[in-house]
Amino acid sequence: MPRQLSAKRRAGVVVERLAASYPGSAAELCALAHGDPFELLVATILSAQCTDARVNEVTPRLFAAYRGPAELAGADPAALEELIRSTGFFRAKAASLLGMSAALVERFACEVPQAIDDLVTLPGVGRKTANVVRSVAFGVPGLPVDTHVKRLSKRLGLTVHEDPEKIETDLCALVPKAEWGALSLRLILHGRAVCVARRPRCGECVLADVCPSASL
DNA sequence: ATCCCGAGGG
DNA sequence: CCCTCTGGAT
Repeated sequence: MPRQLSAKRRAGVVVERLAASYPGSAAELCALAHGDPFELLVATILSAQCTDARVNEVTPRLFAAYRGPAELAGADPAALEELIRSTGFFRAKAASLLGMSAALVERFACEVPQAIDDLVTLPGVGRKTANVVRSVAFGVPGLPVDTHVKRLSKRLGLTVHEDPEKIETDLCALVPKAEWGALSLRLILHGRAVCVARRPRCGECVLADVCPSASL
């Protein structure tokens, strides 16, 4: 396989091989534990600059203590902060969870909206989090760009940009809509297991022969 | 550009 | 010790 492929063809190879390495739907590939759209939204807000494993440690207690947006909106801020402390940024995240829950109660009849323009109006919800909820909980095409997707996209030569929104535009143009959500999750899984931030393990990477950054 | 912030790995 | 982890708001 030639290394000088067009970005379009290289993206095709990436989609194909990652699907073989990490089979399953977007919902099945998502590592954040959740029972419904609201819980996924909460877990995703907590996942900022934090491992999913740590998020999954706190969410069971969190969802047992506060069931649904109405209960979470009424949580004692100090108690909430203590529950989520280990995920980091705990004051800001607690404020986001309280504000997001209140907004669902007040503006969205206690339901998580599907429209991206609605989702991003919620406190603590940016484009990445909105895309996670859409693609995983609702099965709507969306391509979340997080730290892993950004790093792998640049290494694989699928984008030259730094801005996550521009990276999203580039990737969406290279890949069929139906693949967006699963591709994002697979890039995350691959970024965690093989194409790690510090010392990528190119020797055991199924994409090494088409990767402009591969060092063997 | 900067701040928010804890925890684990190397 | 430094880097990284499914970012968002100012």
